[in-house]
Amino acid sequence: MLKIGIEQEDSQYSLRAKVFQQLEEDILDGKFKSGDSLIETKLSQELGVSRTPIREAIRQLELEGLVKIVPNKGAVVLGISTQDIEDIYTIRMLIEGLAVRWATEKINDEEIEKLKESIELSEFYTRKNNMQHLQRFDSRFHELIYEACKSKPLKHVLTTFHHYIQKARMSSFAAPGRASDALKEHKAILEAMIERDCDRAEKLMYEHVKNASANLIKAKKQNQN
Amino acid sequence: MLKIGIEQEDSQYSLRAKVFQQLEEDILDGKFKSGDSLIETKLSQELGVSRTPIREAIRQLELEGLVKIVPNKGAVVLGISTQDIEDIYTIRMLIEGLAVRWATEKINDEEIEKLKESIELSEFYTRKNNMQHLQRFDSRFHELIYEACKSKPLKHVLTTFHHYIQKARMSSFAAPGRASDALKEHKAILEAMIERDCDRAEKLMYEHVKNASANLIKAKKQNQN
DNA sequence: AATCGAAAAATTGTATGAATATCCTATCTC
DNA sequence: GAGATAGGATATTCATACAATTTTTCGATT
Repeated sequence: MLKIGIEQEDSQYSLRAKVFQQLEEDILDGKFKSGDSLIETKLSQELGVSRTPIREAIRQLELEGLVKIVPNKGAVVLGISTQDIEDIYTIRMLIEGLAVRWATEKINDEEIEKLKESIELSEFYTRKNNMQHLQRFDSRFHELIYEACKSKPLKHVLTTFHHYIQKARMSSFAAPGRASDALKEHKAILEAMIERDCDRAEKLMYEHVKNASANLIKAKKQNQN
Repeated sequence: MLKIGIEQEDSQYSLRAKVFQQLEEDILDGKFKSGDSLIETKLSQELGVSRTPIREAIRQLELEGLVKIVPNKGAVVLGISTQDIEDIYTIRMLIEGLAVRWATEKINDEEIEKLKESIELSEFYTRKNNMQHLQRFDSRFHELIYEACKSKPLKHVLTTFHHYIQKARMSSFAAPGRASDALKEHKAILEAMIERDCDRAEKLMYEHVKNASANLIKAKKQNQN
């Protein structure tokens, strides 16, 4: 098994983190719909833990904007609408280019190696047509750049957004040819980064997000028909 | 007393919210420095509440990126550096224009009235030279626009950032002439919005944030000398 | 004197109990 | 019959108790 430096999920350490992940996934996947209310006792029975970790996880979801807490009444799911996802792509078009620009200015050899590795693995799984793993390393490419840009606020916002749109990305990859196009775009971006060409890297990333967004909207229209 | 529609702080309702606000403020104000560890029992004694609300607040701070939680070990303060604040201004230059563009497209009469009101109050306190209240309504102008852009993700990120840089803004206003310049810029932005001139509003907001950023950096340099 | 290790202290993680607020419903009044 | 109201049920909030883990202390051994 290839050893890669994907950051460990802290879910193995605390119930709270597990519950948080579970609830977040359930909301993003639509198992909890907007307007559903999260009852502590019910959840604690379903998940087999006490109310304490449940409460802490719900409080975190509130700060993520995924639920709304009304004092003394409880938490209702807000979820993410397709409009939210479109907005996120629009925002990413504006700032993900900045991230790759800063990353290009500040990246070190080790980080470049990791980027290369993520692209190699993406190629591997593209050929294998394994969408699950493909998305994983496609995601990793972006998150490595967020890390490499060395800006806490920029990394924070992009990571959060990236997390939100995971589900949308999945269906986006299903479009024929999109996966290999995205891979080509990633390669071009990395090439520009290695040549320390900030302008080109920024422009390429802008185009990449724009293409992904266009692809997503196209896929959405097709689903409606 | 003039009745204005500032959203209520929910701190009056729950201990957790109070603790969260307190800790957040202490971190942003620098009372807790980066690297400090937050001990639950110590905080619970100092604030006179049990550990439960403390824990919940700390978990929220983690999601805001203000503290880092190491499982079974505790929470350490991360805080906000001056570099973080500069980065936030750079990001805002890119996306706050988008917010005002969307707001211009979607704003209704009631929201325009609120913007007018916030500007009138800013004028009042500018003449009075009351910086505390001035900042309050300057902030309100921006937050009304975040609300009016009707995009949950955009509002979320800008509100968070705005919150982070409160302290920096305060010192920025102290620069002679900056407060009245900012007010003029706000007026121009609102005018463009009322005329439904998206392009102009967007450009003016970009310039506004750019000016604020430049002013901040200038003030920072002066403080160093 | 330095190091290792075990016991003790400190701290976090989880569960549960007590108090309070809200909601629902049945009953009463007009 | 419609609306108000009281009371029980339900859920949240906060506190506390207990468990698990980490850190510190301190003494024994090399």
